[in-house]
Amino acid sequence: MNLLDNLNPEQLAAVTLPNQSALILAGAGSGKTRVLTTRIAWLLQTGQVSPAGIMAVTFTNKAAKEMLTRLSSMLPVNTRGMWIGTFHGLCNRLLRTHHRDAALPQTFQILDSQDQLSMIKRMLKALNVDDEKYPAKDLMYFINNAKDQGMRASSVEAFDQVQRRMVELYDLYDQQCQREGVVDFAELLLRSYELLQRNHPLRQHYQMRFRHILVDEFQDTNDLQYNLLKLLAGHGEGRGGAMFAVGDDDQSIYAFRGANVGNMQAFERDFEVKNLIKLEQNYRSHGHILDSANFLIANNAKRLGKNLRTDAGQGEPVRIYEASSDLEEAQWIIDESKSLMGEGMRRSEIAILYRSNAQSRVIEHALFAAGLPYTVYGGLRYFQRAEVKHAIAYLQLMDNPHNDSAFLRVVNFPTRGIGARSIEQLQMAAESHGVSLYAAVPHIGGKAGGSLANFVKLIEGARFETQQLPLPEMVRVVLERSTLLAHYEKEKEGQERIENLQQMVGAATQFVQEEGFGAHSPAHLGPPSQAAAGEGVVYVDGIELIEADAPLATVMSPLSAFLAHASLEAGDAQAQAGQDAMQLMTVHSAKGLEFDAVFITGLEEGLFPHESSSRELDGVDEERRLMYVAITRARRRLYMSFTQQRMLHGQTRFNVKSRFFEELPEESLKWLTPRVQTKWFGGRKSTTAWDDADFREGGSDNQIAKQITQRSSNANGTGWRIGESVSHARFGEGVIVNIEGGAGSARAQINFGAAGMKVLDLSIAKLERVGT
DNA sequence: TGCTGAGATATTTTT
DNA sequence: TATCTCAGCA
Repeated sequence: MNLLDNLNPEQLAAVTLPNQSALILAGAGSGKTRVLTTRIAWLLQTGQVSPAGIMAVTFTNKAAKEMLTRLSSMLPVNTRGMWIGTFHGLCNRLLRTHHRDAALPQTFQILDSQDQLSMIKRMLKALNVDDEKYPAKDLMYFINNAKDQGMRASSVEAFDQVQRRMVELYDLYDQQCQREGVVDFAELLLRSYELLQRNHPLRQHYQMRFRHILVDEFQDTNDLQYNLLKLLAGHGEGRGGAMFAVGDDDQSIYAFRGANVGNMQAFERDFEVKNLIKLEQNYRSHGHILDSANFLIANNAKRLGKNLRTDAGQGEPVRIYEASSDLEEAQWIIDESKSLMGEGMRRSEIAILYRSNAQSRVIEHALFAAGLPYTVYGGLRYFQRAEVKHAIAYLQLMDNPHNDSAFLRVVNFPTRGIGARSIEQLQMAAESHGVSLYAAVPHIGGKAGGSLANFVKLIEGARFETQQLPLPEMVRVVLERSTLLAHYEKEKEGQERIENLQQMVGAATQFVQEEGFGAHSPAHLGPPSQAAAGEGVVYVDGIELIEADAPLATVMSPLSAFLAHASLEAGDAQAQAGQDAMQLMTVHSAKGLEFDAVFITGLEEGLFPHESSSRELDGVDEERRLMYVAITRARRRLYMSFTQQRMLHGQTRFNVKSRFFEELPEESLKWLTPRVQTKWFGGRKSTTAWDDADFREGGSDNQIAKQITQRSSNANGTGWRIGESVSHARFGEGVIVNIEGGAGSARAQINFGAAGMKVLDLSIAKLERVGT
């Protein structure tokens, strides 16, 4: 079958573009990944480029893997020669290859965010920095932010005393990392950028090599990433390959971590992009769902402009439900889901989305009580589990003993009588000799020195013993010799931890196979000396280069590679053993996924859009894009819900419904609860769906009803009720949050959403009940 | 050395 | 409300 079969005209145009830079605006569900991979396959198949001339960058390992899988199903091609991976993965590879030029040890290790934070804490403590004034988290944010913008401490401008100090600390942090031979995530990119910028022949080499650079999710790139791409694409130097950027400005939801949508426009401008192709044909959702998405996102001002269309027909309308409380919202979700399942929908095809993780609890409780299996996305990943990190730390020390973070993590774990005082002594010795903790051990005498020396012996011994062993065997030995296994066997809750530790042997086996290391090659063995390797080595202007289609084994030992893998790919969160379960997740983590039915919950002012978004410039626009992402996850059924009251952080909050409802096309919506409703007040009357349920005696809803009653009935003789929707001539629609004072002189606190929170005198203010 | 209780603190997240 | 972190204690 031909590669180009079944592509629509726009997709076809994108796939077969000439060798020039191009921007592909790919809407949700428009076949973005397909275009990207088919483009690569087409370039290869038509002989326009060899595998080594391809570089494809993604943000997540999952996306990279997906690309590789699809590609190898299209073409019988050796994917090893291509550079396909995440920004961080590819930079790791670059830095290993050129570690000398990058001034790094070949066995440099990668700090994940946890490691980075603890390293900063340690440094602040050692320097006696006031942690009230300079919280470790703030400093970490400051450092990462600077790095993401390509700035070293020396080029950061400081405008006050605090910032000046932060800059100093940034510099000290970098020095410490250098001493230990570790790099953080942002450093991987910054180092690579600086290396290429500084080293002309090297840069030229890669510019000539990568004829085609393809970038996925371009709207999520930060400034440093964009500059790195510019460098590789030879922008402004008259050479280099073509950049093929795929992105969707409407799905830019990561500004908070430095992503800059502006890079899309910048790319158009900088590269004088003549090929802008919009993929607007959606293959995922029914019409009413797409109409809702299009209507909503049209409220954003700064857009490149795009409108999704579908051939699938209008389908079902979007169903909207107003619940009386978060508890009742959860109950409604369960009822609806059950009826969907009754129609034959699989549980795993139903997703429940929320803006923030805190919202999942109530839903989980209800699902659990109803006996419905569910999976919550985003928990602790495999390589982030404490016991696994401990084992990794032992391996790290064997590969690079100067990694102080690893040293401190396990020097006394499992306990071996090395207390805080010994560590303090050691830290002082290390400081005064300007060496790592490991190297400072011989300077410590006495009993403390003895235990420390024993620890060093343990590491050295393990290294010696495993010298000739392949990686999985080495892991096995380390688990034993570190006494980690023995330690957890003694613990009562240790069984799961032991299983996780033992899984590491399997993880190592799999890794060695997948990365093409010889199954029996010793884990410690560094890359063959480059001259001896012969094959794969090229010289450019007298500089020795390893051709990057040489296997990974040429640039790092199995052990170093495995450790990098553990930091760069945290591993999946524990998967629910293949069970067909409903999917719970934040809207952010739903990006890139799709489901037959989607519930978007908690659509209330303050929650979604989130209250903190109004403080940021264009914050609400980003929330709207988030909503856009949420809507476009649904194939056939879309539900939205909001509640009158919700328990959050131990407090009951009364919220107005989200402004986003006003931005949806009325004809695509179906209000399950009356749009304009008469509400219960004063003790009796009720016409809405929920209060019938609330005050029903007995029945399965009784417990919930009771709680609702406790929370919402607030007889106070004013004729008004907390939680009631009202309307005011000037402030618009609002919800009563609180009522103070008696019948004659009562004042009500009312949340008018966008118009803010007001306190109004009930005898003066002209309030109208929303509805009749 | 590990436990306990006070206190803070609570968008979103991948690498 | 629930979870995490840190200081102080047996």
